[in-house]
Amino acid sequence: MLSERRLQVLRAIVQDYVGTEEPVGSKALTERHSLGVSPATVRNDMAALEDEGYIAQPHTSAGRIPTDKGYRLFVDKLAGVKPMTPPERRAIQNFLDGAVDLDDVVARTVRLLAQLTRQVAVVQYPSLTRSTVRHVELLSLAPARVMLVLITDTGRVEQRMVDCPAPFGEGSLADLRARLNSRVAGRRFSDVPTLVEDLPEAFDLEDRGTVSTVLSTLLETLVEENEERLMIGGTANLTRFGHDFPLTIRPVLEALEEQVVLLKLLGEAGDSGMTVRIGHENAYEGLNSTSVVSVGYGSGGEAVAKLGVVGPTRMDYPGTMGAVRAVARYVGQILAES
Amino acid sequence: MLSERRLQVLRAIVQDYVGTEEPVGSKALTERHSLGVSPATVRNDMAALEDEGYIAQPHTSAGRIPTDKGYRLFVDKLAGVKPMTPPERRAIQNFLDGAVDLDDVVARTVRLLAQLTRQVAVVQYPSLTRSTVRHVELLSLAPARVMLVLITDTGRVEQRMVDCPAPFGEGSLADLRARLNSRVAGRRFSDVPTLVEDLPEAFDLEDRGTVSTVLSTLLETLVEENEERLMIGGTANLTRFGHDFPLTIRPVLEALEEQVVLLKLLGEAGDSGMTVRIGHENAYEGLNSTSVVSVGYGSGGEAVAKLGVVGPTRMDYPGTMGAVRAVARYVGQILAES
DNA sequence: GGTTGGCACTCACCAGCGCAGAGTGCCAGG
DNA sequence: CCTGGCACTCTGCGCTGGTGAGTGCCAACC
Repeated sequence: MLSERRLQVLRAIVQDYVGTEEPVGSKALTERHSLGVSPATVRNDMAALEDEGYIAQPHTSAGRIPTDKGYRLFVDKLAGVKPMTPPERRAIQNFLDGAVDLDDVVARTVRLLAQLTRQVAVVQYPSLTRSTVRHVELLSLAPARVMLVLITDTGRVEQRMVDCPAPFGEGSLADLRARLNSRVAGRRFSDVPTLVEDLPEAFDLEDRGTVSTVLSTLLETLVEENEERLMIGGTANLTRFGHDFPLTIRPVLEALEEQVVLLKLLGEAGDSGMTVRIGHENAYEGLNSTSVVSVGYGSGGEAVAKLGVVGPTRMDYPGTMGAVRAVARYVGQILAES
Repeated sequence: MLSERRLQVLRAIVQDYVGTEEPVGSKALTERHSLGVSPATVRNDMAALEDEGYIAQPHTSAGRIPTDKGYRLFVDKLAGVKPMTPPERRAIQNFLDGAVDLDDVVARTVRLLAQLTRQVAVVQYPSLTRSTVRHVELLSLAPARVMLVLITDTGRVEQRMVDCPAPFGEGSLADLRARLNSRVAGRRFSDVPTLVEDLPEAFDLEDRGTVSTVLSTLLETLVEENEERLMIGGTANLTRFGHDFPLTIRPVLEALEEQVVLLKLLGEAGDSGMTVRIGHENAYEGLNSTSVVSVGYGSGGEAVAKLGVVGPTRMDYPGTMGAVRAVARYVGQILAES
């Protein structure tokens, strides 16, 4: 078990390193923080911290930098979440309030997060399966061609073309629309499959195949893999990564292009509360030198999706966590209002 | 006027520099291209080309590199568009054919372009105003709340919430929907404003305000600024920019984040045919060290939007232009089919 | 006049050197 | 257990000289 002072030393190292981006030595530490002990003592503490794997030195006779394990301890025990200041809160709210539709909400959120944290922001669209149905619309665009439109209570709209095996009989489409909505409106999307299971039976034999086609398209759009969407922004902040960034930035950009990777990343994070993945804790190799701070957001008590930021392991954790949490809270509010 | 051989020398310089990324000297030139003259002669030609501003040397006693003006001449006079090979064409078509909706088409196009050109790809969604109306749908989500859904012949779907001043009267919504569609279906979006101008007059006084509200929201979504969307991809290719890229990459990433800038960029390009903007020809400062190759695409003869790539001025112009043109052609086909 | 080989010149690049400075580990004394 | 002192280890930096690619110019040649 580490003594109180050693923890303080670790905290000081993390703070200084995050600020200066340079390995921090014992002398500089005592000068910038009033630890009440001499550099020599700090050196001993540092040696102990290094033995335990919390810090490391890039080369002999250089200062120390925190390891992933060191950041982990810092985040878990040594630092809290820095709350946003009232002006910041107001700014967030004002900025998000101007959105006209869900795309706009998500786009603004990404921008905001990127700006506040000065890092790369990732925002997932509200998951279909975890939302409730507001309305299902069927539009006949051509005799045997129907457009299916799903509208969630979070304002998300998803549409899909359906090529029917045969034209709909007179009035059947309206009939289907009415029956469908009376069954699923207000229910959760995840319950839709069971709710519509026996729907074709209510129709004449001639329409039954067509109805099934429409329903199976509906179910397809609800499959986890297809329905997830996300938006990223603030990639320009990657240039602040560090001196050696040409090497680091490449895999990160690649990871950001792979929506699958990002979705997995956010998905892995715990469902409630904020999750911080530091360096090698990230399963995806390309993100081994980054940390991911993510949190769920939702209109009610339950999370409908996640958002977060990706930045260098050397990041201001308390500030980033504060920003992420605050933004998630306000986005949730906005969604509840719409 | 430059002699034929000098043009050949310029072409050789561009080709070599694009390949090697290093300033090319007179000796290397004669070795790699059979110009039939000695290095000394080439040196004289180079001096002439430099006087004219087509090439420059980074420092005395280094080889020459093309200037923006040099690339311009190369693109205009010295190189054609390299057509895609049949296998490449098939691959493009196969890849695009799998798309399920417009979002998917655009996403796949971006991926494809980025991969083919190994550069950053930008694809604009089909412009609303330049498409024709397939259908306008009005959904009553709450007594005084209507969702407006616009569907274009290119498959684009845009939705907007409308908060009405008063609830719609019984049947009025259906009435409005019918009247609206009979007027605008099959017409161009740009004509919609005049087509619906006198529509409120057809309604009872009590509904007239509500109808106007809906219509004005409809018109708002058609305002140029709001209706443009685009998708980018292949940003990881920015890392291939060159040795000095930390400096160059930053402003480029920033530009890519600013949709307004990108839209302007694509907008400036000529409406028909391919446009190549080289280095300083780009109005936006951050893109001064990049070239933009863009072209319109559309389902019929007319372009409904543009797509293109952003890369270093030192790029393989013939190949890039070939890929951009081919992709645009196939996207147009896909859109026409849907 | 255009082309060519020769030649002197200019730099960027690289390796080697030495020096200063920051930081460490260790030890003896408080 | 803390502290000051001390020897040691590296990195980073500036300087130096050598090498080589590439140039510009010139006189000769076709």
